[in-house]
Amino acid sequence: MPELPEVETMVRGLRPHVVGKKIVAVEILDPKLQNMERTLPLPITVASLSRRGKHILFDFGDQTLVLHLRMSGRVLWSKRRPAGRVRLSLRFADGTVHLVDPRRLGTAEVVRGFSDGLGPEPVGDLSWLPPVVKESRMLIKLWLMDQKKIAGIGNIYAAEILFRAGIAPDRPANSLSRAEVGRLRKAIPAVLEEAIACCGTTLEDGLYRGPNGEIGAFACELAVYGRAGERCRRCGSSIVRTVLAGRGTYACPRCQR
DNA sequence: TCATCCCTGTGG
DNA sequence: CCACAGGGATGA
Repeated sequence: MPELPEVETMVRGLRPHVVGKKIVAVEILDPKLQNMERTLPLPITVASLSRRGKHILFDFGDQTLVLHLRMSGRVLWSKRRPAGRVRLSLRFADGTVHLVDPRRLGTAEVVRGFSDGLGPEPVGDLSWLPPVVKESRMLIKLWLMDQKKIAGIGNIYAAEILFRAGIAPDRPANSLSRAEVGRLRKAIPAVLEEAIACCGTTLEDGLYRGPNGEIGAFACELAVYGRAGERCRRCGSSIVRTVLAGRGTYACPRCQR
């Protein structure tokens, strides 16, 4: 579920509660997570909390707790155990971080040194992007969602970025013109930064919330995602849903070529 | 580059 | 009942 803006929202919301604070107890409530190989020596102080792609990193200095929320996970801060399927709890003196994950696809592991195969972050300077995109024969939407190419973009934001750039999702990456790659390069950080400013996207199911219960207001800004059959806000055409690599794919057939 | 699987929940 | 869901590893 959560993509970069949602994970970023969770990390920002959690930071003041956990950085410099001690975890006094860890509770693993889902046997699937027993492969949190190493056990943390408790109590242990959180040196910093950060995001890399869609991963959440609790840094303890020599060890790192890495969470990945996959489709349905979220983290929240509360004094008491929340409703829903809690899989992991990190208890601090004045509250607890809960990993809630109804589909149980999320992962948690303790590692020494987080070495990932992730591509660069999709914010900031993207001058590296045009040459790399022009080299790939992947469909552009799948390229955007490939974490090894660029880290943090998922199904919602791939659709929104491509709408913003005016590019059809099923175009091979190496078929994009110079101008199109230029628009893509600008659209990626623009869409993600707007979404972060909105605290992400809470869909109608309400599954995603920020760690303190915030609603992700970017749902109101979605131009194409989840809008099959509705009017394009720019040209009035009907938004079309297709399937690419098994994922629902939304686009305006007129604005995106 | 794909289908499939991992899981569970929801909605048609 | 079946289709589908903010992700990603795997194997053909």
